[in-house]
Amino acid sequence: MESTNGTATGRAVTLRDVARLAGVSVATASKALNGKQQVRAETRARVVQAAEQLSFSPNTLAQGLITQRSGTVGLLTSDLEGRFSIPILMGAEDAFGSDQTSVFLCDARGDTIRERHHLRALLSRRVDGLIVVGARPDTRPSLGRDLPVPVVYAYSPSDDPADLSLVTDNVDGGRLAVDHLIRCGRRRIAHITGDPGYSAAQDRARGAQARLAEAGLELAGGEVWFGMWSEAWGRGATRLLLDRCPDVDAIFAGSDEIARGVLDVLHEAGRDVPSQVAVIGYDNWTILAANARPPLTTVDMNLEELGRIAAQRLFAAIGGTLGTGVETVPGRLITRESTAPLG
Amino acid sequence: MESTNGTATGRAVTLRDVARLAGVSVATASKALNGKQQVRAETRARVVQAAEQLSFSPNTLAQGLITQRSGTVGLLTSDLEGRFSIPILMGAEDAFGSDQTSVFLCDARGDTIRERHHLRALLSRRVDGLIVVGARPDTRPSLGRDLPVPVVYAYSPSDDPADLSLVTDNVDGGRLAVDHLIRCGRRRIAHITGDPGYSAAQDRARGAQARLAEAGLELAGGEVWFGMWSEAWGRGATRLLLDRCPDVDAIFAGSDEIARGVLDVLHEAGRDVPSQVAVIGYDNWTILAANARPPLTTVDMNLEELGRIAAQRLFAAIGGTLGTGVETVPGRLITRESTAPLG
DNA sequence: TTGTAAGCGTTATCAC
DNA sequence: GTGATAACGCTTACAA
Repeated sequence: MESTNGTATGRAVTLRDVARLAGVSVATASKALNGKQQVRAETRARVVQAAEQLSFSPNTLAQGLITQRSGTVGLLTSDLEGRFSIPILMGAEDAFGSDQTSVFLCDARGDTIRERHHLRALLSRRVDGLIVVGARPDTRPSLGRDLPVPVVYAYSPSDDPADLSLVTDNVDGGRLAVDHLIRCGRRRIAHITGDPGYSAAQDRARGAQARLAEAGLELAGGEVWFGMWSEAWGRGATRLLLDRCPDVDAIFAGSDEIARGVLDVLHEAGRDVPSQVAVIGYDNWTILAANARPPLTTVDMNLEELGRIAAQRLFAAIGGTLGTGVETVPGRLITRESTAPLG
Repeated sequence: MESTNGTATGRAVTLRDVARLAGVSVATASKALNGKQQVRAETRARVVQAAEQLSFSPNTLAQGLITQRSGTVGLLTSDLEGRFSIPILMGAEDAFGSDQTSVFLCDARGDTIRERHHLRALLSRRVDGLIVVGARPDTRPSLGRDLPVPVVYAYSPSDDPADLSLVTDNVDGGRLAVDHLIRCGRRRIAHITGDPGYSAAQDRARGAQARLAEAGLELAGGEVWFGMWSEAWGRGATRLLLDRCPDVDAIFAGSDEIARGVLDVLHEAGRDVPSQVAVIGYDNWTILAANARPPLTTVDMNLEELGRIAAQRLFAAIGGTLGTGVETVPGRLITRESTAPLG
């Protein structure tokens, strides 16, 4: 008996109800519904029919109690707000969805206390595994080695090499960007990027410079322009750059935000993009990249894919053995109109 | 016994282990740990000590089996990608976190089939309640009246008035924006907004016009400029507007995206913001609003608050009775530098 | 104050 | 093929 506005008043329907209605024992009912072979077709039909009639849905908690597997995993994020966590979450949720696994979402908000608290709760709920999604691509403290379930770290690698971590390949991403610019015939390529305290900034710059070196080129402006992850920095750096190096013909920005600032100033300075200066961003943050003038070529980190892989690794580890070390997920180039072959 | 990389090999520690170590029965151990009165202080201490030594954490699944309450809720979103869902999610997760309730995250990706599938799974896991988070502020189909648990609809209201829905107050939001502009001394106020097929666009426009009427004013340009939710539309509409109505002194944009386009064209046209034209956006999408030139005054929908309220309503409904109808959450004005008193 | 026993809803192991 | 019966880990009368 249930009230109309969804507040349950009576017992939920159980396997016993189904068995009774079908005129069999609970044991038989269970076998019938679980597709075991040891049950007559006609009996099975009767049970299935009864189950449907009562719209029976098995109590997963009870099942988990027996199988010692809850069919759930915990997604422990340190910063839901951060735009990087979301696609990873989506990828993981998606991958698990097709595996009958449900996902607990926990946001620690960057607070270690809260993280420990959520961890306790998740273990108490007997999750079969954990994915720890970081907010920054830098190393984070491990949850520890003595957890009863496998853990995969995504985006922020664990500081314990015995853990399994999945990260984006920023070195290759930087290389990808510069490679594209070189193929477009650009020779005077500058790199404006964010906070040098981020490994992402360092790695992308490293990849970029490696590719330049292969082509026998030097950075336009002589050095990497480190600063902040903001449009304002993109604008400021570009002004300085145009001043010091007026013949620059391509700019690799360390993020789409920075790239927006770069475009803005180039526009003001009357430099046409891409015919005079090509611009490439990083992140493929659609709202910024696709709406830019002109739409921005950029590097996509494949975060959703990263989340999906994290889920797969975890799934494989449940009951099996987990790998260790840092696994790297390559990004991909998204070409739009802010880059083009030189004239 | 557990391996070093987190793959559980042995049984998890159970209350029996604790009881044995403490030299009492499971019943006593249970009472001791749950703070029941009927246990000697010294015994309790022994049990607690044993539990800690084994780092025992009670199996929530087993507890749920008895109490008929899983301590979990389902968060059913139709579009995780959408930026509106995220803050709602965060608010809800936060509110539940302090209530010992864990949250299942399910993304239906706008697919009804997938939604039914997730719904089944969640009910099977005996969630105590559901929050359905929509991607658009328009009405969505109800999950139905005969669910065994209470449901709260957030952002997208249910089409069944017997359900409880929480939505943002777009009419009031539009009023808020125009009120601010009027207080800044503006008289020739235009409204450029998005797709007229969105109730959000209609409602905001309605609120804006109501406030204008109270002040005895008409819309600059004579009508609402409906179009698309994009920067490009913001740019295009502003060009037309400047053409038709060159003396406009304020523009209310239906979204921050549109506002960015508006600012861009005003800048090109040499109109100073805010001294000549004030601009106000909607959504408080920080990446766009805070980085604009100048930083954008905008209306924040208080989505996180909406999520928090949804959680509270659901929590109150679990075991109790759920309200019905549509409850409205007011937004708030965020003032930055794109608006200022005239002269 | 403590322990025994029943039971939550399911599955697995046996007899029948 | 089918049905008792015993788990799974925990709580809670009720008995000691």
